[in-house]
Amino acid sequence: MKLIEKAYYLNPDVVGIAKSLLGKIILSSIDNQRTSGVIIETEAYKAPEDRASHAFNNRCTERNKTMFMEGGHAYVYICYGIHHLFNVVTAIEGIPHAVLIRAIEPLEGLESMLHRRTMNQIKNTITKGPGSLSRALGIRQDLDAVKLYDPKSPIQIFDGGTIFSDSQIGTSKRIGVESSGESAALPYRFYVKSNRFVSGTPWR
DNA sequence: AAGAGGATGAACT
DNA sequence: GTTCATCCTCTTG
Repeated sequence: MKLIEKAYYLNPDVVGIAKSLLGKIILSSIDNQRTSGVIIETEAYKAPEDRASHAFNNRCTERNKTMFMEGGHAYVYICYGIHHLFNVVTAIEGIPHAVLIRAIEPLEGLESMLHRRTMNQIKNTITKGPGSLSRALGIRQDLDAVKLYDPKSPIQIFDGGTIFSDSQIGTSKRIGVESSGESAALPYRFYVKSNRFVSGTPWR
């Protein structure tokens, strides 16, 4: 299990990174609780040309300025006033690429996750969906812009050696971006087939 | 200054 | 399948 270094995140191919993040491990050390899980669903957001991205057309605001930072930072924002969505910023500074983490399979810290989710037993909904996994891991919007490759960070991503073959990986259009014109159909969502923590409805 | 709406999830019918 | 909680950000006047 090896902490992923900064260079990994600087790759200009954000769609490739989204796919290669499947099988990697997110570790959070927040509020003195250690929780982790295997990434099993992601989506790429490739601004400036991607209408579904907050940074479409290079729009840079107070909320999304983290997307323009160098790859390897976390972009966390609040959606629908309730959910904290966790993204991995990629590419060099100035290129607003990001990967939304949509689901993980729980690994460590099950008790902490249950408590944060106010659940008393593990169900597949505990880390299914971007809002749910962030809640289970304790990721909040105040952790926006933390580095993911720094050993001292509250959120880190590791390579645990898991490799999924193409036949184990599903691809589809992204979820919840129907109003994004021609970008809505882009095959930028990747998930591990027949994993019970995968969210949403697959395409076709 | 005000209003619309969102990369969702949970609880319904 | 439908409804709604909940609030911040961005757009418009």
